[in-house]
Amino acid sequence: MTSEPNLLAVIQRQLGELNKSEAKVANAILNAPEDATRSSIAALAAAAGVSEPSVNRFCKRFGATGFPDFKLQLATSLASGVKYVSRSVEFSDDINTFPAKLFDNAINALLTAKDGLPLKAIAQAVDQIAQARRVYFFGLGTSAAVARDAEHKFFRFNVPVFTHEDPLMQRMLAASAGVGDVFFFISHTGRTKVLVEAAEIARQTEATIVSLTAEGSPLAEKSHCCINVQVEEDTEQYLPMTSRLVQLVILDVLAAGVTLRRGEGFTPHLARIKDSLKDTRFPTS
Amino acid sequence: MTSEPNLLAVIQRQLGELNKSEAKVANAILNAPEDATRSSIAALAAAAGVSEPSVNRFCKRFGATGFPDFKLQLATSLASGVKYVSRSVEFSDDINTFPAKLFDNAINALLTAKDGLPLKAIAQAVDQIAQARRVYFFGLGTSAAVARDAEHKFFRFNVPVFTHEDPLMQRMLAASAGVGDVFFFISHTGRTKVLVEAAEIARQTEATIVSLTAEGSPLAEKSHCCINVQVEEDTEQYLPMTSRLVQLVILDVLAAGVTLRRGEGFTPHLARIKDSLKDTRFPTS
DNA sequence: GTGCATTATGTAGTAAATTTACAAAAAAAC
DNA sequence: GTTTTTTTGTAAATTTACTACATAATGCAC
Repeated sequence: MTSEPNLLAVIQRQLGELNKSEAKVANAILNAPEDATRSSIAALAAAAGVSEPSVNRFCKRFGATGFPDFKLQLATSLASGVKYVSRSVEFSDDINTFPAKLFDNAINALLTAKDGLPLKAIAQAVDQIAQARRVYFFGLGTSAAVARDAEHKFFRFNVPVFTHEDPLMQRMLAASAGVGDVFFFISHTGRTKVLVEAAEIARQTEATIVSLTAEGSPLAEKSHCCINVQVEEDTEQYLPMTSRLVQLVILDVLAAGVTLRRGEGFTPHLARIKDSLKDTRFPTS
Repeated sequence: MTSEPNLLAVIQRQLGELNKSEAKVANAILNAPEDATRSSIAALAAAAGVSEPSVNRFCKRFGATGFPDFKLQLATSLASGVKYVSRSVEFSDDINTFPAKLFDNAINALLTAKDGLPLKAIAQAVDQIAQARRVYFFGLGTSAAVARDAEHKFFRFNVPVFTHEDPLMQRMLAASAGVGDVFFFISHTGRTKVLVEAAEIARQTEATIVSLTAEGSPLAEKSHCCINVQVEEDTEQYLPMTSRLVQLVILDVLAAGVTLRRGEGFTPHLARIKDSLKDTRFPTS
């Protein structure tokens, strides 16, 4: 019983794969979702211009047991307050609107990414990292911060992790790579020249190239394993926001994957790392 | 259409003023509110040990037009309140389950945070940053990566931004602060000694202390303006994940706030920064 | 306490809504 | 152009919710 947090987004996304009358129902619901939660099946069927059983079939297609159950899920989804279209911030926005918009966008990006997770690539990447002799996380700009975050996460697994923001260091380290080394490149566009060049250099060694980037990009093509993320970044926004969040969560996923790989016996090790911080904090009152 | 934010609380409150069978219905609903939203009127009547019209009268008493409408309101109320339970990763999880769990947790954290956004503090922080002569972002551990990310965001506003991960640098910079300097401290716990000490030092100057941390923590107490985030981090997880995401989105919110402050005339400046990266990328095919 | 009035609750019937089974129509494949 | 498959609608069956009314319970006066 996975109650979808954003049913409208799911409907929107599947719109293309629906047949004619189901699409009519979908549009009727997307146009007036609030109304749909209060309508009877007859009313909705009339609004969509289809028969009642068509509406019923539509509901079942989206995982509901029937029309009432669907209405319930829809109402729940609407109540959670996430709007399904990404909402750009306008200059007319004030403190009451724009923070919520940004949160909605972030939530939406995660929802979308969750639906299209490249599980195979993720499993591969976990394998590579778990066995690696050394792992280098390379990114530039915003992705450098993501790489830094990855370092903070992965050192916990006794894997020697390295991060460098300097492209020259990245090149040199790539050139000196060998078997067992994993180069993990992070880039939203996958087109940053110096990063792609570093990947190219690393590729000529025995090292493994893993990348977290856009599908079909130059960087993806240089990689043995590419975790491609689908996020349509609002390019008008000037600040990349959502892609970075998705990248971070995917790195969390990879870290969790490695933990699971290490097995239950590994938890004391993680606990010891955590405990090491105890004396750096003021005790909780 | 006053959709009560917390219908269950209203029912609870009026429990004393209800007559016998209505009270039975109330208890049945309070005991299993989720079930109630999925039950038919007959099922709920049976569960409460009363007749169907009693349930119907109960619904009308609480402002609904009938049973279906009541169920809708209840579902809405439940959805906006408790949200979803966070799901911890187990060692028995495989690639098909744990990535989705982590995404769900992340989404949840953002949903929860969105509901409890401290808008006043955010507005204050935007004011401070927008007018600042210099802004220092200080964090340690995972929060250092967040601070680094903040630097990448805020330099775009012509505000001199600085980040330092070295606690000694943080202390010294704090000591040398003056009017117009903003110290922005990032810490999930708000109890990291060296960071709190740096805040204390900065507090003795004319600088403004802003913090993104837990309410009531030692760090929060040293701050002129504290943006407190409510995230219950799964402490068994050993890796802090969700709090960091929320911090990042809040920094996005602050950045957006500063952009809005700068006004429409500022967009060319942002566009110029973006364009400066054009030649570093391979063109889109 | 008894009878009357008022309120509370349940019964039964009715209307409405939803679902199922099946048939007609449309689309796709051969 | 026919057959097969898929899609859609019709009509009947079933479930669900509501209304009107009857009965039971409660409160109050005497």
